[in-house]
Amino acid sequence: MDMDIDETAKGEEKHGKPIVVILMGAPGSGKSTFCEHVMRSSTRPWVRVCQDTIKSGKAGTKAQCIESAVNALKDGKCVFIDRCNLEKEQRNEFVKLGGPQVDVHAVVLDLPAKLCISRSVKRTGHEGNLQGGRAAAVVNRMLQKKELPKLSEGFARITSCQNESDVQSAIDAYSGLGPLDTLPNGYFGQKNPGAKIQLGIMKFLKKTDAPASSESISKCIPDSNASQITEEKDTCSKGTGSLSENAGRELKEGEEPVVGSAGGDVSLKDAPTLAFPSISTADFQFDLEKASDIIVEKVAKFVNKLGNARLVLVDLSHKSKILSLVRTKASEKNIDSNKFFTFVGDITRLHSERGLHCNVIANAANWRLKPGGGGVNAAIFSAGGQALEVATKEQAKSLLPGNAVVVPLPSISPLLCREGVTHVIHVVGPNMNPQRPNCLNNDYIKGCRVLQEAYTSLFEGFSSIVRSQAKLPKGSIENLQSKMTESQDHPDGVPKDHITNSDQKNKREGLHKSERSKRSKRYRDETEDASDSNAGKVNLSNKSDGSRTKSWGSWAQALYNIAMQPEKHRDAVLEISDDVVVLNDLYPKAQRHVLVVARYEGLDCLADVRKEHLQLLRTMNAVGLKWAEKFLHDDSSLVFRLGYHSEPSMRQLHLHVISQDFDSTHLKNKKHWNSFNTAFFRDSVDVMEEVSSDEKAILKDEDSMLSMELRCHRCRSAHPNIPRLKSHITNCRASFPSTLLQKGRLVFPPCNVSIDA
DNA sequence: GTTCTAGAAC
DNA sequence: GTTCTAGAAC
Repeated sequence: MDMDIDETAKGEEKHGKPIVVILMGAPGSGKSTFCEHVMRSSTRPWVRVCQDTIKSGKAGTKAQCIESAVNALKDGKCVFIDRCNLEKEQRNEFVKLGGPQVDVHAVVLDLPAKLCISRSVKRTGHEGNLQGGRAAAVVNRMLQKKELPKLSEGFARITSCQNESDVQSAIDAYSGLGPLDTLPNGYFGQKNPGAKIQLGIMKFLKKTDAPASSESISKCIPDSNASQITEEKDTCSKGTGSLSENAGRELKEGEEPVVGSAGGDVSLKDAPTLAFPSISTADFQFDLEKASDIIVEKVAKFVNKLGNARLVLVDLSHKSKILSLVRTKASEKNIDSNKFFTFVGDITRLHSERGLHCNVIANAANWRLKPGGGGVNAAIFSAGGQALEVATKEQAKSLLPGNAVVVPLPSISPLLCREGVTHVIHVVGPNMNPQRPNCLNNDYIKGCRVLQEAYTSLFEGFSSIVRSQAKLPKGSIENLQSKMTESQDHPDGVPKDHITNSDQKNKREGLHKSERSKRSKRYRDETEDASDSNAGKVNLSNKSDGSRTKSWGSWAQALYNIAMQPEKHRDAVLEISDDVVVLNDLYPKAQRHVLVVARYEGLDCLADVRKEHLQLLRTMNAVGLKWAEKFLHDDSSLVFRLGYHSEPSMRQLHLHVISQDFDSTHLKNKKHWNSFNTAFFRDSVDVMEEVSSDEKAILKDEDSMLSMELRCHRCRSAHPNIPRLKSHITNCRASFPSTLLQKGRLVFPPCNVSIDA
């Protein structure tokens, strides 16, 4: 929405249906901040009714709040009810404000208790005068009584927020509400956060999706019993400073500390998150319009390649021009606000002060990679301590504009122990400030190119961290695993976003330095560049064999998405278990063609498979066989083969179970045929044997496969083109080659085995 | 992975 | 003129 319509909207008498938004949340959950954010950018007139200040700045009564709300509604204004409202009884009179002309919404700020307490404890000059240590006990007591709202109480819409990203989405939703717009009714967000969700599945789900956000509009969760509402959850990471300890001490004896139960559930831990400042727009005086275009363009390009990871543009001030420009452009481009959002705060204290956990932060560095200059660079070097300077020097001594370098933080760095930041990525952007080195003298053609390169380098660096960390828990690096078991934070080996760095890992992981500026005239496609520049560098940190890390286009994510959230794709899925999902191939290349997809995060393809996946391979094979047998039972003329593509086009390890008739209109070209009928197709039985004895599977590359002639899979006769081949195979009844008849590579119907073989 | 299409092959 | 492939775009 343009800001320009602000005045007209306010001046107009005609409005859509007014709404009353009842905020719910403990002190420190951010209710007032929520209102401020919305009221600042909304094109609707809002009134905030706050019981703490309603009596000319002092606390008033509930009746005064009601009266004030009624008056505002009469004026056609929308109303925020800004009080805790945690119990049903406390809010029911406000719900009654609703009617045919007025909708009542609930926004639940159900943030970690620990976070609310730490904010309340620190707060000075809070309107309700709830500050200092007393806050901890109050918050705890309140949270124990909380009753999450239900639609049946009379709410037209409920938005439940479990983390900062949910909150930001809700702010965006209400801010973007034009005078005549309405938000869809229903329950949005997670109903029973932290409740007993099947952990076996949850730990492999995309973590950002665990607490459903306002984006999942179709998901209207019905009311459920209230017995679970006192179950506490905490998405905060453990051991993050002394505030929670202080809070704990405030509790009276015998009082159950709510926060005490927290921390066990790592499945809801924050997704990998990169916080980055706007590059070059501060001291380097780069044009804000152009910079915001580039940020949004690059974010759009990368955000979907990063799995569940998030990108967050951070600035110190609410008034930041660059944040509002980027916000507007990002929403125009429909960028998923769960994966990318803007955030106001000190980038060096996002976790401790704002409750946003970012495992990676970017620094708008200078070419010397040294502290100084003021701004973000000075702040980050100062917060990172001597350790950051030393670690930086180890990775690079200087950096040209357009480049980035990943620096793993030693565990002694305050940024790691206090904020949970595992890596700093230094980025050098183009400079338009004549007072600084390498000034481009307003050459924005070059400037824009360099800034694009800078963001590409930054996001590639982050992406490499995400990839290497995603693979760690299931990964094969024994010395890392032993390091990890020392870390009491992570007893179960579930994917985490901050892992205690071992020095060894630091060295392997640290090098991500895009050298694009040396060779680029016009920058090439980032995906290619990513794999090129990473080969032999970061991505190999987990791969002893030096294999390249593949990058996946957006169209290649479908299987991954289904594997991670099969319940969202019910119609596509034939079977779901903790380990695999079975589905029909969308474009079957034979009469029967199903895929058995692994549900392990970070297991993209056969190249990622190691010995520790052997059990999974066996499970996949067994499930595949089961389906083949089922199909054979229905049609005994079929023969099946089970195997993997050496270099699949679709991300997420999947086993093809395919009947050998290849009778399908979807089989159209050489690649289709050869991918199932050359050594490129790796039989499941062989893969299991290779992984068991040689640690990994043998792979054949795609290029050599494509150039191969077209041969019948039965009689091995060659054919000039696909149509001719297809007409041949419909009639060929020759016996299969002997290699395929061995070791159970082909699966025949039980009674026919002796005849065909 | 598919779709689209220019132009090569027939 | 039609069939088919292969590369680009998605």
